Parts: sequence; structure tokens; C-alpha cells
Amino acid sequence: MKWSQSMIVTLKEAPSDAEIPSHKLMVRAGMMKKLAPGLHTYGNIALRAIRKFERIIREELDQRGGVEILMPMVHPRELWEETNRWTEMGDGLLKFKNRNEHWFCLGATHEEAVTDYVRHDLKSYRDLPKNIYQIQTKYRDEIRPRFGLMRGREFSMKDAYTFDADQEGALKSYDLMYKAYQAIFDRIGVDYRIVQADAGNIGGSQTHEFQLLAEAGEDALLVSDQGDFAANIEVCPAIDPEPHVSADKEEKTLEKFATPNQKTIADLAKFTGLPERELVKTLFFSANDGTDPKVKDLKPICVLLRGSDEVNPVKLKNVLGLTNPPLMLTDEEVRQVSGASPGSCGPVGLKIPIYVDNGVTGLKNFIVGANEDGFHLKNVNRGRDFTETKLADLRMAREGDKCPVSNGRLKSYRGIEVGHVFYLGKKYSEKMSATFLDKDGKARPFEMGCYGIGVTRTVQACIEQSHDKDGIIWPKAIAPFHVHICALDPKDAAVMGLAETLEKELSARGLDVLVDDRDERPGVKFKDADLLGMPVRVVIGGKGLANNEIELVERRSKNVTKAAPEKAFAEIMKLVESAK
RNA sequence: CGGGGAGUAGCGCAGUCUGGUAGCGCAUCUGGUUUGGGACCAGAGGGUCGCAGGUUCGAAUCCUGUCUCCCCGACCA
Repeated sequence: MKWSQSMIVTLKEAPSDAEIPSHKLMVRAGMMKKLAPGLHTYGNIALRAIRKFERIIREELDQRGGVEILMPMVHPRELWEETNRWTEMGDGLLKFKNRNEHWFCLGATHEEAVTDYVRHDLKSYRDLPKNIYQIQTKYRDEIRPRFGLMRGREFSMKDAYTFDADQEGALKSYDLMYKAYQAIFDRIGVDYRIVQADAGNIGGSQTHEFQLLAEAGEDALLVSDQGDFAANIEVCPAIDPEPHVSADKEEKTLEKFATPNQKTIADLAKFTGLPERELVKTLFFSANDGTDPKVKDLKPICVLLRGSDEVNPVKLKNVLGLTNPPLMLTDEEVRQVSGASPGSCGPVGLKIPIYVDNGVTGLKNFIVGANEDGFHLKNVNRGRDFTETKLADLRMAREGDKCPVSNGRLKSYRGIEVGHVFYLGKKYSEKMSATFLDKDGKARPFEMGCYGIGVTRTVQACIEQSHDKDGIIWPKAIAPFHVHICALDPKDAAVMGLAETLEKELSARGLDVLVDDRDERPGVKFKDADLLGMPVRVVIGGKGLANNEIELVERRSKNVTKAAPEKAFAEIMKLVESAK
């Protein structure tokens, strides 16, 4: 493609609303333009990278028996009500009415749609297994879209769904997709980790996330320094490296004492002279599902943690058996439940369920709020002074905690979630009456799995992981063009002639070639070539040709080699092949 | 939804405190000189200063309302 015919517009300055390097670079390179928050036009350069990534996905899935289809973007309300997700998904689903006053939503994910697609057509165990996928635009009404394509409202996603006759088969399908994802992310040459994760409101019992490591990532990960354990912080088991054991041997007498104006754990630590890890804090949540904020069905529960720990809402959600993490009670609600302000609350005397974090078990004769403003209790002991509903791992794990499967320690990273695989079981098939007949002629619900790759997000994440101060460094596998020819003197017939000959020859060999034929000074072309970041740059100028040479530059290393024009084609092919 | 910040030319910004009818850099157009790492000179086009009211002889600037965008948070008692 000739630059002069393209719509490539580069900027020297990044727009003020871009924060992270990949977002700035994509806008500067003219790859995307914001239409509204979370909604972007992909320019030709971006689209080429997206298409190449899609091709890789298709190749890897097709060779493993994946069947590509395309489902609608607009779904009727009734479909989502079958699984109750019309309500459970909350405001994340964009809902609207058509002219007949019928409700619809934009597809945020397609478990319902695909289950409907197969439920009357897959009739027998003989039809199974099936592995169906699509690459399609999703719409999720994100609270706060950000970082360009990283968290858009509209984005391209590859979503796949497997249908099996039994759990064994479903887990085999899961494993197949897991390996397919490894192959896909290996091919684009990114640094990623596969981590244990929470299923969120997709549901299901086994799940892994594919996380591309990057500072700007929105997810916190904990990775073991021994072995291959890695988990999203949301689900990472929290194990103290050295469990705390109280020095006290005997349980002492319960005692109330005044703690005027001691509102936080930090205050209390200073006031009592005890470290925060030896204090116990009491947090209040509503165990109603929180999916519909208009329904105010307060089911208060409290959680006890050491003062130094943070509650993990996802673990709490799972312990409570909820779909979404529970909401914290407001100060006013806490007062109704406990009779005191947050800060002076404790478990003693409460009539609500009490969930206790494992970390509290090492403490004896500890301090909690007295449920009376300005007072705390000391010498409090589990069992004697209050009865816990459940003891569980409820705290956030952190760097330095013990690895749950080895003697290693956990180290923290940031990650961008680019892929996610779920084993769903019968969650959707049962609710939607999607069944097949087994060998005995009995109707049984499908065993399902679902698998997603954020296509547009991955493309931006690649840039986030691969750039330098001058611009993007495309991995060859998804580079919009393989070769970027800078024709320095486009009016010179010899220069343009060679550029066009090379373009033709390289294209014939399946390479994508961009020819900068603009009437611009060389410096401008070099800066733009660095910014756009194609793996191989070819510089053809009148001066060089006079010496019978052209210049080849590898973007990643910036290594420069010279070649005679008649050998240029072979040298370029060699350089492209060796590029990563 | 809570807190903070910002809306002035396609992009990045100044001007607002102290009211006098809009400016700089990049980009664009014309002419010229240049031409291997974002050239220079001369000229030109482009903005109802987010929107609506108000104060005033006069409003980008002051007042009121409103909309939008960005950032942080939406969990630690």
C-alpha cells in the first residue's frame, strides 16, 4: 500500500486523554480514534493487526475442530431471563426497547445465544462433542471505560463454547482450548502467565485467565517464585509465611475500656500500642446479592479480620454463595445492626452471621469494638465470647505470602487479562433446558465450557508490552505490514521504480508492504517509521542508489545493514524471516 | 454514585484572578529556499471560547444553571 493513498495520519503529540504508552502510541500512529467514551474507530493499521490476530485464532481453533459461526449482537430479553442474567448482569447489559415496546439488550457475551442455537439441533450423544466459536463485537456498558481499547464499551472478542455429553468430555474440551490458547499467545510472542481466577458471573467451577504481564494491567497477580503456581489476587489463597501465635496461654476476663475518638485501626494501634496485626476489625456487608440496587433486602453479616489484613470481596462472595460481591453497609446501616458507628463495632453480642478470617485464629485475648461508641472490649476470645458462623480464608493475599503448593513465596505482578477459559458444567444447559439423548435414551443437559479472547484488547496489550521511546515494535505475527519502505526521493524515477518493484515482489511472496511515497523530508519519514514500528524498514534514496546501495533496518534492534539493490529482495526476505 | 480536574481552531496549550470583542506551537493551503533523523522564510485559511440564562455600555473572563470529557475511588472502620 502507498502511504499517499492511505488514511494514515500521525501526530507528534499524544492527546491529553491518553494515559498509558500503548494508548498514546496507537492514537499518535493514527490507529484509532475515539467516537465516544469506550467507543473507537479502528484505523487501517489497527484493523490489519486485528485481522492478523484473528487469522491466528482461526487457524489454531479450526485445526482443533472449532466451528465458526456468527450470532446476533442484539438479543431479546426473554433469552436472558431464562438464566436470570437479565437481572444478574445489572447495568452491564445495555437494554433498550424497539418500536413494539419489546425489550432487547446488546450481547455482552453469548452463552444464552449459543445454547439456544444448539439446543434443538444437537439431539443425540452421537452429535457430541461440539466446539463452536465466533469473533464478534461485544457491548458491555462499563462503568468507566479507559485506556483506549483496553477497557472499551464496544470491543472485539473471540468467544467459544463447547458442548459435551459428560464431565470427562467437558474437561477434555477445556484442556483442548487451554492448549489452543497457549498456542495462540505463543505465536504472537508475548510474555504471559496462566493464572487461577474467579468465574465472575459467567459461573462455572474451573477457570484460568491468560494474563499478559504489563505495568498498566488492571489485574493484580501473585506468582510463586517456585514452580508454576500463579493466581489472580481475587482468588489467591492467603497463607501467612509465619503463622502468628499469641503469646498468651490463658484466656483472660472480658473487659470493656474507653477508646474516645479512636475510629480507625491505625488510631487504635497507636492508642493501645499493639501492632495492627494483633487487633481485630469487624466489617459489615449485606449478603443480599446486590444485583438489583433498588431491592433493599438487607441481610447483614459481619466479617472479622486482623487489622493488618484486607477483606477479599470475591472470596467473601464465594463463601456466601453469591453471584456478585456483597456491598458494604453504610455507616447508618451499621449503626442499625450494631448500635455503634463503624470503628466501635465488634462481634460480641451481635445477632447476625459472623464470618471469621483464618488469620484471626492465631490471636488470643484480642481487642474488638464494644458496639458502643467510644468503647472497645479487650480479652475477647473466639467461641467463648461469640460464636462464629464460619471460619474461612477471607483476606487478600499479598506479596510475601506462602505459595499454596510449594515452599516458595508469592511475588506480585500486574496483568492484562487477554484470555479466559471456563468449565461451566450444566449451569446454562439446565436453566435453558438444553438436552440431548444419551445411550439409554434419557434426556440429559449438556456439559458446557466457554472460552474468550479479547481480540482488540490483545492487540493493544501487545503494544503495551512491545514499544520503545520512539514508538511501537510490532511482533511479526500481527504486524500490520511486514516491510515499511521509505522512498526518500519519490520524484526520482529510479527510487520509486525500485520501491515499486520490491513492493510487487515482496507482496507476491505473501508479505504486506507499506511504501512511504510522500513528498516529505527524510527525517519525517524516519520518525514515522519508528512510530509505526513495522519489523523491517527499507530505505531507498537517490544518494544511496548512486552508491549502488539501499539500507535495511530491523525495528526491534535498530540494526542497520546495507545491500546492493539487485540483492535487496533476498536480503529483505532474510531479515523478515529472522524477525520475531 | 463519591471526590478531584478540564471544556478556547484538527491536535497540544496560553489568555480567565484584574471584563474592552481571541492568541501560540504543531497540522493545513500558497510562493520561495531547502532535502539521509520531525527544515527555514514570507503569506493565507480555519474558532458563535461546551450549552443556556443573567450582570454590564461591553463577557472566553464575573454570577446562576446545565451538559460533556478526563483522572482517582467506589472495600478496611
